[in-house]
Amino acid sequence: MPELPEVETIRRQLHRRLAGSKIVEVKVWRSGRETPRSIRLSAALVDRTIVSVERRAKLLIWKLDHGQSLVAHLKMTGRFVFVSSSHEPAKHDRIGFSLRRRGQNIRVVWSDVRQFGFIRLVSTSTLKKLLETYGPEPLKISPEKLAERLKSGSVRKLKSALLDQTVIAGIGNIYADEVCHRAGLLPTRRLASLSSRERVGLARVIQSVLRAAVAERGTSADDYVDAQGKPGNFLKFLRVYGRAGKPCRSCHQGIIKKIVLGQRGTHYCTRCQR
DNA sequence: AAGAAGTCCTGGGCGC
DNA sequence: TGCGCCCAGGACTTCT
Repeated sequence: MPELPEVETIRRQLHRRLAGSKIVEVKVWRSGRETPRSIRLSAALVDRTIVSVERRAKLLIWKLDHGQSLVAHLKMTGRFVFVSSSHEPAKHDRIGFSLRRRGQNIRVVWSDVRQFGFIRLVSTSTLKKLLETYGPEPLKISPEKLAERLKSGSVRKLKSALLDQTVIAGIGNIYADEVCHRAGLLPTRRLASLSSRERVGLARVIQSVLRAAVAERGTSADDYVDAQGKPGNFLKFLRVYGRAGKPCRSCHQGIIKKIVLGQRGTHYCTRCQR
């Protein structure tokens, strides 16, 4: 499932090829509950130039030259993939973008199997409001500031706080489990029970895990692929997620346990997480 | 007011 | 081979 590292990977690939390109044609093959209709989208996008492709939290933002932006959330199965000019829409392909830059034709397809994702056109002010609802970018603040975000006198569970996008933006189910494991903390720990030392350690782990995952172009645990259609390499570095019943990769003695926490599959080592 | 549970959706894996 | 069932989950909404 695309989280910060996966979305950042796609952002880089999209930005590299799309910045400065002009939208030539937009075809909506399949509209849906979260996919805009053809007419409105074409009218707003054709002949516009993409200034940049940015990321905030798990959102991808195509900044356009007239001030509007195309904002997409991949949720579970959303994808932006580069395709050849002869590409025929597959079953779950929803929108095809044809662009042109320096005499070259570029085609990008938006597809989404489970239709949880969304893609919408927003004004500058709407975008600003939307982005204000998110907590800070974990890789853009100091570990100390990050640790402060996890300071709370509440009985809230650690994993629930990590998944809360208003606390910290960009962490999803996989990295929440991986972070807890590397920090040696049980996902069920109450925030109030964390010492300041544990919080700073946790903040450093959040940053190192996310940085390492970005460097490996994300994790393909389910069906994530980047904009080149390639899986991410971080799967082989996972220590707990999807490893229920297997031995812990850190202590080699504990067995990874899976529980449900906040309706999410949650994995941890009973031996090295406390 | 926090936290639990329901909601959207489809493909894949399972048992029979 | 195929049917029915259950599971995966981001984030919003609704209930307790």
